Amino acid sequence: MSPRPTIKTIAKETGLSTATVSKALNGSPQVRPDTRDKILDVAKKLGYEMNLSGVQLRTGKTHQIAMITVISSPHDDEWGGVGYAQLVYGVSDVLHDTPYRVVQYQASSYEESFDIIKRIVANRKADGIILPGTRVKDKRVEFMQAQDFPFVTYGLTEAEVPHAYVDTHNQRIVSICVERLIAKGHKRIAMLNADMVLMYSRDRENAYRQTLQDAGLKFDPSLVANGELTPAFGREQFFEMSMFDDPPTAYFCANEATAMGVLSGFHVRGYEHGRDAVVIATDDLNVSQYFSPPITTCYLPISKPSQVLGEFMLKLLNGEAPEKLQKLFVPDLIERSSDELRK
Amino acid sequence: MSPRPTIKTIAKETGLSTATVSKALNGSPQVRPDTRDKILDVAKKLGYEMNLSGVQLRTGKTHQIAMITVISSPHDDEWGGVGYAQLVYGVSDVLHDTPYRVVQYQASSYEESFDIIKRIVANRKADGIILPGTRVKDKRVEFMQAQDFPFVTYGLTEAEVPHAYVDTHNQRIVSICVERLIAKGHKRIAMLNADMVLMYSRDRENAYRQTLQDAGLKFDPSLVANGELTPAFGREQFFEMSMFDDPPTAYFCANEATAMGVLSGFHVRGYEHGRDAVVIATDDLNVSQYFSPPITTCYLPISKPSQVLGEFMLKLLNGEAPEKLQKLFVPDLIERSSDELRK
DNA sequence: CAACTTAAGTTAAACGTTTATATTTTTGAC
DNA sequence: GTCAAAAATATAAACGTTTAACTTAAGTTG
Repeated sequence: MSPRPTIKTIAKETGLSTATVSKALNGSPQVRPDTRDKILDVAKKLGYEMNLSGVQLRTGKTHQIAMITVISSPHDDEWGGVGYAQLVYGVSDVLHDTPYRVVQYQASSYEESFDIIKRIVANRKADGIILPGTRVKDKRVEFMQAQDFPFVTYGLTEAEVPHAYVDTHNQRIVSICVERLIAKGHKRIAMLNADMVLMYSRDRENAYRQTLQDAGLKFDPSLVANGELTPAFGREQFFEMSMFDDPPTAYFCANEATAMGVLSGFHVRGYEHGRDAVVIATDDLNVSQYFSPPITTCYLPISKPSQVLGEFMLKLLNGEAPEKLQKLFVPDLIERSSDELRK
Repeated sequence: MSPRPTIKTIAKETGLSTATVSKALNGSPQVRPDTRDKILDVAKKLGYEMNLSGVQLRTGKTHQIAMITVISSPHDDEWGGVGYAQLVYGVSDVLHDTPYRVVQYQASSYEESFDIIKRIVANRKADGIILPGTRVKDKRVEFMQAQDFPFVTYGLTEAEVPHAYVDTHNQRIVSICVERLIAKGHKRIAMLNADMVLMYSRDRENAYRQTLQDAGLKFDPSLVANGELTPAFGREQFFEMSMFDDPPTAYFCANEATAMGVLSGFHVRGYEHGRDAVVIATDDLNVSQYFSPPITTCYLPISKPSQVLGEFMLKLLNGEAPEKLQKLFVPDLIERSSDELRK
């Protein structure tokens, strides 16, 4: 087994210097076309593949994209990471034919994720960072901006300076879903939402209030719950709210896991969907079509934003301006239930 | 902003040579304890963190663990990667306080995954490989063994030479579940299983046949289905099998996604769980407790095997023998339904 | 106390790249 | 043909680390 070829091998083989080889491989215009071809031929013949640590040492380029995920407790809640996971796949997919790889950095809290980011930036452990789970005021975003470090968020923030982001159009989602419920005659609409430190939770709550107000309905804070979007959360909240004197007739869930929890609560308490109450949700895994019963959702396959996340990252690394790299996706309403309460 | 400290900085600061600094940082015995302490102090004071590409260039150590995942089409089936995803989390978690990182390599077919592995090995792009989804005869495993490249599989193989692996005890799972169903009076038990090229599918089918035979029941090939373990697969198979003249009264599903699909089929066709048929499943996300109705499962939280996967990898890199690094987990039966058909 | 061993450090080279600078070759004008 | 300018290629240093080989100082032994 011969040792793996380096530019030195190619240089020896072609009788040229390593400098010329390097330039040829990087497509520099200062090497004659015919010599470039010769070099590329030999490189291919030898099965040459560049040594990333050599490049990295010299240029600082790591060819790594750090993906930060915050999971409070990976052991307790097995469903937890599912959403993030799909993100990783989409991004990996886009980077497939580039020299970039996705590297996973896992934090158990916001603070820890900030520390991790500081270390990545300080030690140039990656060329760029992908950050899901943005907060309204996000110190991490401010930090990366201050350090001029390339990053794309999945989610908006209230940053002074524009940054690259991808997100779903949360306001639209909420208005689509809540307006539908109102049109179907619902007056008591519960919203099971994520933690309010997250930007998208705040956006959704605002849109929820606005939509109610536009329809002349009163906002009732007891119908809004915030927490980790798990099935457990959905079920607990259903148990609580269904005991109210004037319980909700519709549950609007921020994801499928939560919706599944509410449906589970229905089953436990003998509720029937469409008779006692209905569930509607935001959906990115399209698994709600297999619920019993299938529920109406606002669906955006998570592969879409995650692909764009990867594309934006590549463009960012190519020097494109962050303010040009912003995209909001509008999900489709998928009607699977009438969502009208039968008398 | 001062440039990040290197061993040179530490050397200058302490008045020692870079060689001594390097040795001290690596805990070499040929440096006096007090000088070592001094060096470590200065290193901490400066916030020194080793430059991995420097190390890699010199030693060949990449500090990367490659995680190979095969997903036929990341776009179509959104549920697909969920299982793998949890694996990544568990492994990342174990490696958290080590210099190792998990790097995702995604393939769309067995062949492509083999190519990827060849490239990783040939170009030493990682220090070790974690390979889920093993086949009965797995060329990739043979290749890595021939190349003496460290790897741990999630799943068994029929390899000549022993290798490091983690897996669930598939035979036990099947006998636990199928014996239970038989004890509850079921005679027609369907098995919804993964593709037969996968080792665990074969093991499960063998155990299934054996358990039936031990109970004096006849094996009926039309009650066994193989395919991608998605909700869609579960539902389709239910639709087909429920039309048989002598349809199954129990569906044993190889994972939760498939079980969800069967339950969805129940709902569509007006089947009632416990009256018309029952569903039982292998479970690693513990989400089946939120199904409507919750079903009985053989549960092993995926965080467990994935943790051990990471631990085994670290031990392997520490020079431990692969044949010492083998573990089978036996799941717990979680009874959530009587699984007896009422008359 | 000479002769040797051991301990603790140092020096310098090497890993695979890129790139500023230097050198050689080619080109074009006269 | 000569000469300068332009184009193509070569030389060598640098990135941060480890490590074989070497040096020096300090013990140990008979």
